[in-house]
Amino acid sequence: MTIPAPDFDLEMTLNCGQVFHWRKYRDGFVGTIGDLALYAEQGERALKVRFGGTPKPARGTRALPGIVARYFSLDHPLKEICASFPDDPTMNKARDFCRGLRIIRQPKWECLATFICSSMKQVAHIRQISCALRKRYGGKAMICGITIYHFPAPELVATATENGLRKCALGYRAKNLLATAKRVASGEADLEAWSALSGDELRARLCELPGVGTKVANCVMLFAYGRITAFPIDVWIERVLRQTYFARKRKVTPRRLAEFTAEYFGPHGGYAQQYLFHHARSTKNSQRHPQRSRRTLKKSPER
DNA sequence: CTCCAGGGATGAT
DNA sequence: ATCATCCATGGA
Repeated sequence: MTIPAPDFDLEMTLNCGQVFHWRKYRDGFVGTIGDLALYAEQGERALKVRFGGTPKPARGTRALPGIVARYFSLDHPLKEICASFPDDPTMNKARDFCRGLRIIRQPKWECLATFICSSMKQVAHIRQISCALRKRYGGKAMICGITIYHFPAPELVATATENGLRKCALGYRAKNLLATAKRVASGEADLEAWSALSGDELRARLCELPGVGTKVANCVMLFAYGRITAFPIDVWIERVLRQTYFARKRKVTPRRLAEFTAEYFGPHGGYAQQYLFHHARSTKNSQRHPQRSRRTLKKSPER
């Protein structure tokens, strides 16, 4: 099946650090969208997809393109969004580099759980945790003859033990994930109903969950609730912001950074953030690392 | 405000 | 083969 997808780069979108379970396969990727299993491949201004799953998708084949288009946010006016970014050298480089990158709409629980696991972890490690959770607790599906796993529902994770979760390399995050799963499974935390909340209220609700602070809450708002104004500040973004917009200013508090980003990057700040993030990470080896020790710096070859 | 647990991958030596 | 570095939350 072919789905029209102008201004879309599948590889960029899946590898920019917003989602962690897609696996390279042949000329495309295999993964899940909720309870759908699929293969997706970049085409000319289009997405070529193949659906799998056991049993066959229950809903009509007619509904499937819409589900894929919604997941990849093909409805976002990407040209307008990019045009709204501030015009400065750093932002312009990131915008050119990340052409076709879209902020996707992930299932809320899956996104929340994954980002609770992401704390103090690097992207490569988050991938492993996400896949281990799926393999141990999630349901199986087949696509293109290979086995993949769905993300386990909150009810399933809630019945796990902390030790079982620790076997998925969660470390101290196991306790937080378990506690949050119980709140979501019991209905005490109603992730779907929270869609109706304002940004500030939604962030406050999310931050009440164990293992969720401002950064994780903003990631969930951006990647699952479609709040494209949300601006998660991790170490990468903080580095970019400080170097680019606060050069040789001391004492820039997190509060100050948050106020600046909301004002400077505007209503599509989340997009700007992801572009800056992905560009900084992708070019890390061609830049001098600012926090390398003096000893390392002296010995390393000039480049 | 500061300090620090936590743990596995990743990269340098 | 060792050693340093990366990372967010939450509690002291």
